[in-house]
Amino acid sequence: MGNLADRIEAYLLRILEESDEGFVVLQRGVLAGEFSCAPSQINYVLGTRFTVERGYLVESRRGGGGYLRIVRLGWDHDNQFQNIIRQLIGSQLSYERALGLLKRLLQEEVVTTREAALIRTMMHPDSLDNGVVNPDVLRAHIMKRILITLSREDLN
Amino acid sequence: MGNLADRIEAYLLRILEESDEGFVVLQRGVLAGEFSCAPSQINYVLGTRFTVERGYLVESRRGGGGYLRIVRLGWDHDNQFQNIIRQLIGSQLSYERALGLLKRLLQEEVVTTREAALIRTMMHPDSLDNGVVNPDVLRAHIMKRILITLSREDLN
DNA sequence: ATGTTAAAGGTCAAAGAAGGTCATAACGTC
DNA sequence: GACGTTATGACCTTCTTTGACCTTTAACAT
Repeated sequence: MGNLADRIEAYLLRILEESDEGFVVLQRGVLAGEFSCAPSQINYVLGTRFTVERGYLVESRRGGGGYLRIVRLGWDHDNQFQNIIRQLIGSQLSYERALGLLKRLLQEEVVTTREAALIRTMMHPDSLDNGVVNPDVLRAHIMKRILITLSREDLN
Repeated sequence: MGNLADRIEAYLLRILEESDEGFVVLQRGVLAGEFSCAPSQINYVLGTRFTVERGYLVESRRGGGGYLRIVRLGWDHDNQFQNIIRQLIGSQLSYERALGLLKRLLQEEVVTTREAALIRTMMHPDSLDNGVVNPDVLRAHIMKRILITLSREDLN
C-alpha cells in the first residue's frame, strides 16, 4: 500500500470511522496540501474508492467556503438489505462493481473473508466470461441469488 | 541448479516458508533488480513454478504501487483435493454431481454450512443455465476455481 | 440590486509507474 | 545438431499522479 491513493483512502476511512455521525466534511485543497499532491488526486480517490457500491456518498460545494462531504451510507436494518442492493445492481453488474459491493458486505460483516473470496471467485471474469452470452447480466442475476442465500435465516 | 530461474524459485520458496501467513507480496521490478535480470524473467518463474498444480496462486496489480502476491495453497496433506481439481479441468459437471461433491466437502468439514449453501446457489441451474452455451462445462470450470479458492492459505 | 472577483471544487488528457505478453535468442542436454 | 528449457527485450494494458483549464458560488464593491 505504498501508493498515495491508498494512503489517502486509509486516512479518509479512519476519520470516517472516528466520526460517529457517519460523515466527514473537509476541504479538497487542504487535504491535498496535507498529502502534498494535486487537488485532483482527491477526486481520483473519491471516484475510485468512495463509490455507492462500497456504501459511500460524496457531496460537494464549490466557491468560497466550498467543501467535500463524504457520507457513509447506513445499512438500514429495518428494510431487508437485499432490496436496497438489488436496486444498486440492476440488470447488469460489472466485475468492478461487484467487487465494490463485496467490499461493503465484508465491512458490514454480512460475509466472512472466506465467503467473500468464494463470491469473488464466482464473479470473476475468468469464471463468468467463458461461453456466456452476456456476462454482466449473468453476474447481476447470480449476485442477487447469492444475496438471497445470505439472508436465509436457517443458515446459522 | 545453478540457473537463474531455479535460484529465483528457491528464493521465493524460502521467503514463502518464512512467512507464516501463507503468502508473500513483492514487486516484480525490485525482484528483477536483485537478480539483475529482465522483469519478464520473474513471470517465467511464476508461470513455470508457482502454478496451481504445484500448489500456488499468483495475484497481481499493475500501475503505481503495483505488486505481485504469491499465495500458498494448503493441500499438500490431502492431494485428494488436487485430484478432484485435475479431473474437473476441461470436463463437465452436472448439478447433481456438484451436490454430491458439496456433500462430501461438508462431511469432511472443508466448508461451513453457509459456504456450502453459497456454493450450491452458485452451482444451481437457475444461476448457471441462463444464457450459457454449455452449463456443465462452465459448472466444472467454476467448481475447480472454487476448490482452489477454498484451499488458499491466506484465508482463515 | 448588480456586477466583479476570488475562492473554492470539477474535468480531462497526458505523463508516469507498475505488471503482462509474446516472439525470439541463448543455453544445455542427449 | 535437435529439442526442450531459460532468458531477454520490445511492446501492451492497467492504475496512478499531475497540471492546465473550466464551472460554481460566496463575498465584496458600487
